[in-house]
Amino acid sequence: MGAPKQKWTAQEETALKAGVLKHGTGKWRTILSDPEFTSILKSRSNVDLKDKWRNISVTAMYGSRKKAKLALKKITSSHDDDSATTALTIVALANGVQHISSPPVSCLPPPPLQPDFEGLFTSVDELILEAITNFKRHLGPDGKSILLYVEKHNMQPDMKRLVTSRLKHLVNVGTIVKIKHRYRICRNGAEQS
Amino acid sequence: MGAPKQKWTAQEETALKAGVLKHGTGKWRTILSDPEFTSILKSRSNVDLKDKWRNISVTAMYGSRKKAKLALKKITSSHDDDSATTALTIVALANGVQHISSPPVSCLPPPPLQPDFEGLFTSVDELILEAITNFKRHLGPDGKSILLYVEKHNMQPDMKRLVTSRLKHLVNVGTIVKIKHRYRICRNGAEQS
DNA sequence: CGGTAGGGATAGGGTTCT
DNA sequence: TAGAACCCTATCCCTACC
Repeated sequence: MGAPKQKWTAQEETALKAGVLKHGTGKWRTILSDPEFTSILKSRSNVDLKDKWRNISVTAMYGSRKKAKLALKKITSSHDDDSATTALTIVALANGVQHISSPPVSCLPPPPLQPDFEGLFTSVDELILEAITNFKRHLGPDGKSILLYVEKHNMQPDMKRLVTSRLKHLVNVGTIVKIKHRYRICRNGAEQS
Repeated sequence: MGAPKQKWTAQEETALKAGVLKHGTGKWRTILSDPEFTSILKSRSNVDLKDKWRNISVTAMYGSRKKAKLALKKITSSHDDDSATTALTIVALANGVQHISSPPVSCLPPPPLQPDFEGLFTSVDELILEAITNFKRHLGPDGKSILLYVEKHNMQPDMKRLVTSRLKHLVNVGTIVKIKHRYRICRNGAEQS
């Protein structure tokens, strides 16, 4: 339910490639922390970066991960060393940064950062700080407590009303039934009380 | 030559529905591994399960996947909560486990389902039904329990990751410090040793 | 414990068969 | 032509290993 799959935007991909060019592969956390990329990639984890890079590489080299696996199986039996090829591909891919982002120079001209999410994300930071500030105990909250706090305060303001309204609607259309203040899925379509 | 299109038997379909009822959607491998279903579904893969469930759901909801797509595309606005349900079908279908040979999904209201967009309302409905479905006791949850459930599960899809990521970032930039898994606002920007 | 690599699962778009 | 079964790959998750 939660995650409808967050597709990578061209901008994010560009940032990732630039990051690899700058810090090398396998430095996912470093790339993520680089102020040059951190804002663009703030909704991605280091593991996401790793996965995406794997996907990019493998696509460029073989067309797909599955084909890559098959191909690698064959290669292992022969003595072909494709590490050189791999390295070249990495550089080529990273170089692709230039074509993607802009024609001329510079590895990554800070493109007009689209501040779509800006509001949302900064508010998360605020909530995090709020969570820590408001925490009662001396030690401060752990990650879980912070998550709970953020979730709780980030929810729709009138979620209560919305839920109530939807409940009524679902009862009306017969999807669920309400019996003594409790709700059940409707088995047959007509079971009002 | 591999696969002459293996049609799903009623028994397999029943097992799938029971599996979804037991483990929830998206737990295809789990359902497949459940000793209760594994023998019946032994010639199906987890992806098969997923595909079949999609067919069942979408058929019940819209008549076909193609129509479903069109329908979803069409929707640009949907103010009132008059939108029909989408995911209630899931539960309804699962309920259908008990009487398989009957026409599919008798619970859905007649009116041509006015499909909603993949937005807020639908997901709230889903959550509501999920709340009821997952409720342990026999009677079903009351409004308050449902609200709690919805609030808890309505967080941003990757709010958890986002929060984790932002926490680390804030630690990195020295806004907060992490000590023994707990977080504190950093006083001056350097308080760690 | 934090980070990475790699295998594997899921979601959805797309394709083939009937 | 539609619907069911199946394929493909981007994304996401889990676990072993430093």
